[in-house]
Amino acid sequence: MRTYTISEVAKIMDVAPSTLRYYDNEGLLPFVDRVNGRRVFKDDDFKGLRIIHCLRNTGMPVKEIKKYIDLCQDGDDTLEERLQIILKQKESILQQLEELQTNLKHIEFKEWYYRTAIEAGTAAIHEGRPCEPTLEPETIPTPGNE
Amino acid sequence: MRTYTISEVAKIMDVAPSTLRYYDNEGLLPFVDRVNGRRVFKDDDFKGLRIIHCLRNTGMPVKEIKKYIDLCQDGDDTLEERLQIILKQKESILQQLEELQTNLKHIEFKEWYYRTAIEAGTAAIHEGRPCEPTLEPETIPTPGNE
DNA sequence: CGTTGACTTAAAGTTCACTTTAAGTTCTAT
DNA sequence: ATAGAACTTAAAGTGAACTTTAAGTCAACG
Repeated sequence: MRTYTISEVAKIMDVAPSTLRYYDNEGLLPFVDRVNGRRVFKDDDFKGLRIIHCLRNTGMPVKEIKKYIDLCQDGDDTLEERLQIILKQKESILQQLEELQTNLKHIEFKEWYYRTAIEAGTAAIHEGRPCEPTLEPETIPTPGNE
Repeated sequence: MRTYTISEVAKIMDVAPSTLRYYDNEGLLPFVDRVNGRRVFKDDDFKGLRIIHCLRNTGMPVKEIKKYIDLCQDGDDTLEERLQIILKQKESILQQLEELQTNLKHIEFKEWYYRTAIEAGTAAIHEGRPCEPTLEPETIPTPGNE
């Protein structure tokens, strides 16, 4: 079974080697072997690296990822607890998706706003609203009707 | 036309008053009036506040938002440039959505992984892959076939 | 066998986006 | 008129996630 140096792993995962060392310092990589002090990564380690990458990408703080990794090291007794963490993160991702969609709508409104303004030669055509095709999205409550 | 104090605006926008002062310091709120040194927000200002909120939520750094706001202050000559910024941000959001979907897939795989492991009483049933229902997602290139 | 490049650590430095503090001013209510 | 709440600024502080630095160790090549 082949092995990988830290810089090979860094290239494959598209992160800096210093990031991997930082993660290791923070206890995220307890599964990585050492030979003469050097980190030696094996194929199987990429499973851990990929879930770490996924959790970070979706906003989980390094310290919470550490808790999850610690549980992974503790064997079958922690399966339920690990599932709960995964389910919580899934909910977080679903909410992030919803918020992103809302913000996308707002940006698409702005796209329409500028396209029509450019066509008209002035943004003044948008004075005295409401106007087409959708009203300015309310990402956040509009004032005036508390 | 009614007006709002900084803390009223903060409550409506669900941010800290200090955040609004910080944004103002960074030049994001040139449209906000002052009376005796106090910031006085008007209904119209919420348009700006909402787009700032939207751009921040979707990852645009404060300094880039400032550039956009500056352009907004410069009138119709900058409509095209503002459209380009909006289009770039739209692309960024679409990419974020794609990445989130990929990560959601990975998390859902883990959910399945833990549910089946819990049912079996051990994660050992997942040794010697590949296995159902989907393989471990490749958020990032898998090693071994460079 | 020595030089070169890649690795190691611990500690300090950086960046970003706020938040807090301290000292002072103004508005609101009694 | 005065107390207290809410505002003001400039500057310092915070926390997260890295990144850089400095000093040193190890391994592969000619």
